[in-house]
Amino acid sequence: MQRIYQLLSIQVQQAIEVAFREEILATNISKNLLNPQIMPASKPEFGDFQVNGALSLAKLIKKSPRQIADNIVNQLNRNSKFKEVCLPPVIAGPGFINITLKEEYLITEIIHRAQDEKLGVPILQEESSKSNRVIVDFSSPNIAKEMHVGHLRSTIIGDSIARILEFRGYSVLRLNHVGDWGTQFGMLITHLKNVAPEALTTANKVDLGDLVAFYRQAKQCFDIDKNFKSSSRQEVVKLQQGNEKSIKAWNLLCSQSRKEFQKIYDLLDIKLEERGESFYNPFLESVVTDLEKLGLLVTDQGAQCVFLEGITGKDNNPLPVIIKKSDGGFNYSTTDLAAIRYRLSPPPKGDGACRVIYVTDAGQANHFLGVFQVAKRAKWIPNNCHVEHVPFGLVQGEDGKKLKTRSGETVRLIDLLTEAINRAKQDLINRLEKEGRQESIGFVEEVSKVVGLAAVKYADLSQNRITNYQFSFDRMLSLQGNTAPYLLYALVRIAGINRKSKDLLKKQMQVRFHEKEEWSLIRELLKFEDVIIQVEEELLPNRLCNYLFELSQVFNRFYDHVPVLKAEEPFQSSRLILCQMTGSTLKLGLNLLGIATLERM
RNA sequence: GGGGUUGUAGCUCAGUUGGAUAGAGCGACGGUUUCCUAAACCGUAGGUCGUGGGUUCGAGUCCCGCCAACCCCGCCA
Repeated sequence: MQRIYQLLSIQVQQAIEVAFREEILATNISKNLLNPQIMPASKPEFGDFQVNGALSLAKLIKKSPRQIADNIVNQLNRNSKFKEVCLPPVIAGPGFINITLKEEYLITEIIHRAQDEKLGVPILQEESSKSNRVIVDFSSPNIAKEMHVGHLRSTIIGDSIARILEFRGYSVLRLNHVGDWGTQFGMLITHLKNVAPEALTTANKVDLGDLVAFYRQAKQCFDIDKNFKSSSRQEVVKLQQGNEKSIKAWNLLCSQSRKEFQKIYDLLDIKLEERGESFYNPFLESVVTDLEKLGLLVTDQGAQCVFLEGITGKDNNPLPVIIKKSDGGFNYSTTDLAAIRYRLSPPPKGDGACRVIYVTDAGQANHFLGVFQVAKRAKWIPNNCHVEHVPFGLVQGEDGKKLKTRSGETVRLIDLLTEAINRAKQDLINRLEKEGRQESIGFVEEVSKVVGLAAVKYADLSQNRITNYQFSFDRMLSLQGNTAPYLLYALVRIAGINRKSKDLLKKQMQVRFHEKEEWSLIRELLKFEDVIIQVEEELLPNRLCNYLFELSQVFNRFYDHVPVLKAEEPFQSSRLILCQMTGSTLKLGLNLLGIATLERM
């Protein structure tokens, strides 16, 4: 309820200023202390909004909070515009002012909302002065490795953030900063030369599973064998110098991995632009020389570093960010710095972004803190633009430890998703049997895929991303509680009503409500825009999940207590409007989480 | 040793720039189906918000100390 909130804020603020004009002039109180502190009511019985400002004004204006509240309310009661939309305000408790919107106003809003494709969410207008380009950097698997459970959260959370920003009207660039460069390739190429040279010259000779095995072997050789180590380093040098054969081999390895990644992205319905670390290669040297010119670079133990301000390590010495290694190689910090410059530079030499969001695990917080500080000191981040690390916690098993398979290995992402789908399928088959329903194989396949994937995504997103996240198939697929199936079911109920009401919804019908479940649902529906805006600012998709769950609960209460199809006019049409709005809100909300929906399940 | 994050009901978690009697879900217990998919709804029980101070009209929320868990800490990303 953005519009009414802003309107009320202004009106209450004005009421305060008028009511206490003399006191304000006498004591020279600064304006920001007169903030009405209006916010959504903490409980339904308090109405729609509450004004907390009277309490903090008590000290400034030597009066009791209730007296102050009384004066404010008197002013509001004289304001005809205020009276148009609100019932007379009520003073409660130590000095809160409770504001309740008039039913007529709620009806106008809900009708307005029903006609708005964006469901009331304000959409950004193109501003010529400021770039509205945002980069979301997420997923980021490593070439020659399989995507595993560690990539799950970045991929799901990043996608959802990107969707929400896109919806709000930003021009979002979704970047997959894949690990496609560095020592790992030297290792792998050296090893493949020995054991499977054809993989380096011919496409599709080895699949990703083999590559992963080869990579493991290569890593072992690298750690044990000195000769292997040095030839690996040479391979890296060749690669960096652009040696034709090396580049070809590298390309083959990358495309092999890319195919596997794409399968997972297709399954999860995630669109990403691949731009690996190698992309920034041409810009690495200038990062070093420019930092040098700025006088930020210090050579220490053979490595070129920038020492951080205010971040110390052992012995209270400043911690370094290594820009160039003692062997002349570059580091991931160097790549990240080059990436920041490129992303924030105007086209054609850059992306022209103004906000860059990095969705990576919380373990990298220190790294980003360092890199961002260096970028700031080098003045590579323009004013009004910002780079943000959006951290998330570990995926843990039900034992509270890092999620592993029974044999103690990392869980492949594809296995995890397949298992979720299979479990959803089994649940569905059991239920069909129990209810004596007959459904086609296609139906079962489709429903279990949607439910399984929705469950995985929703379980992840519905948790505050900063904390560690306990993964449990049983809980996420559970048919009760704050789960994807619960939300999907609410939508199925609405779809059921829609199927049977095709000709019932009449245009021009008078809209009327008289049940408390109807009003709760209306109020809940009108909160959607507030939630979206909040998520955009805080980048916490769990707030959206929370809202959708509450909306589903409120809807289910409505559904249980208020008949729709059997109601008389004008109530039937009025209720059908609420059903449709709930449906479109749930659908859009789930879509912004990257979750597909169903008509039947 | 330094830094970061976390600590809220038996379990998993919400908790908005500090605001009224701290909320959900699961699990437990008890109810509801002539009616739009009961994968639902209603009710009951369950809390010294890790701990000790401080700031204030008011603290789960802000500040300081302590305890515990996890993560990071120079040439991997």
